[in-house]
Amino acid sequence: MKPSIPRGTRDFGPAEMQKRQYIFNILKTNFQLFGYMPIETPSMENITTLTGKYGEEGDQLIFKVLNSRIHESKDDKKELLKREFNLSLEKSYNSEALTEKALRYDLTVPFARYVVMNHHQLTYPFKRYQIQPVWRADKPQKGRYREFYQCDADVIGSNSLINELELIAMMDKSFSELQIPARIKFNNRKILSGIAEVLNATDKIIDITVAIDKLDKIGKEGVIKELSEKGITTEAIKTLEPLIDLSGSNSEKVNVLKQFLNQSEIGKKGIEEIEFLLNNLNTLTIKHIKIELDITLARGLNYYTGTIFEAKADAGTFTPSILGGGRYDDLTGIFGLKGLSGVGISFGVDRIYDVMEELQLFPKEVNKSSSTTILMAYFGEAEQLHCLKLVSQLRTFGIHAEIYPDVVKKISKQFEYADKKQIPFVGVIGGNEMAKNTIMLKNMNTGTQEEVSLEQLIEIVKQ
RNA sequence: GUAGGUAUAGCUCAGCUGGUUAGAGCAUCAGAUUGUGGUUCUGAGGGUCGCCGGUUCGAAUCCGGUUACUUACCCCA
Repeated sequence: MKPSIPRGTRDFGPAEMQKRQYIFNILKTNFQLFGYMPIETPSMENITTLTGKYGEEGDQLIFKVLNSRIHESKDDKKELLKREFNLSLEKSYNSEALTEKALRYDLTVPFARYVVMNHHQLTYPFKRYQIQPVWRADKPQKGRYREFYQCDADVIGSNSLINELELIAMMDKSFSELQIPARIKFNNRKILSGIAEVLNATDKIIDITVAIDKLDKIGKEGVIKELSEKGITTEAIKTLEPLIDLSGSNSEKVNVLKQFLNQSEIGKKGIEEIEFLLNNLNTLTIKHIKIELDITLARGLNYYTGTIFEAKADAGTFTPSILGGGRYDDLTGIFGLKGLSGVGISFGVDRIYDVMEELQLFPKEVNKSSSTTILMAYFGEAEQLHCLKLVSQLRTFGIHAEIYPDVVKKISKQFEYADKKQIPFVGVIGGNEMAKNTIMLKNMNTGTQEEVSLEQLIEIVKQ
């Protein structure tokens, strides 16, 4: 049988893992620096926890888990299962008889579920970070995986926009340390609601933002064409025109929006929030990222109600979205706990990895093929046990030491191993060394070697 | 869902308008070198040319189908 893994999933070898852990470590360190504490949730959630939170398209992408042991069901239940199965063949249909569990689609919804279940023992505002894989039944493409890691930081139980500012500061610090030139786009769902209100097209808000978002791809005429195809009236399109043309600095955009939304209460609230963020950005000493108001940013997830974020790399040819996030005023409400507003961001590690690979941003230190400093090599069985003793002594000094486990005919095999793993020192033990209680220490980079005592070896190797 | 592309050795790929026994580089193993790796040299092993069918005296090559992978659209991290 030819081995394979499901499409959209990947193995990570030691080379990839070092780079991945480099990213994880930076993010984790910053999360903790900003006061977030870790949690983990199960890979599987009850499917009812997940459905209805991600929009129509998102729900289709949830990985469902078939109920186990359905073949052991009683006969009358089997009849039900057959009916349910037939229904699910005809249309998108969710049957709890067939599948009551699903792999998590993101980390935010499980987090909200966790908060509700642990409400009584949490201290609010509750700040948590979470680094775990999520699954999406998407068609894999470049930068799109079916299993990928998200690194989320959320704070729940606070309405304050200070949280948004702190998140921006954390993005700046994180992307700065990863050396990724990043452009953060932000918007506010209240603005979008306001626009829909002004246009009298509350149900078309997604279509409108999707169309405007394509401006740089299909041009103004294309946008207008798409809008009318989606059933937006000519009059509404005309009203919308200043927004299609919207450009300039963040404050110029705000001025246009103010005019546009002056009849919409929710729109005005959105502007107020955006202005607060823009006016206070300077207190954050943002030094790395670019921040840009983008009213076409919509984001598919249903639960966002306020600020929304998205980040892309601002260099190279491969620039997928590498971070997303926003404020959700009532995600916990669905689970029965009202009045808890939350806001958070999610770093997409796998795409960050791809971007960093393209821009060659990984430092040399994370490209080592081994962390071992010295390999103890030997000629025969007697020397082997002596080496075993030596490596354990070396390790008490914190020296990363390995012993080649198999007695081989030629010692060159052991040198080859050290060479391939880029181990800088090899200590050779033969009859002579055993008798004199010394070690022949070879420096693999220079090719030179000298006979030394254990103490001398430790001195040399520790440098 | 829609539209392209690819499939040949463990890996990356050649293989011309169909013509004997399908090649290269890397990797692997052995030797040159019985106390020494990275360089060099010599040799060896390794393939149902994704699968099924068709055309033909003859198919890795042409045609049809199928599967897998991949890219773009949509949407997303």
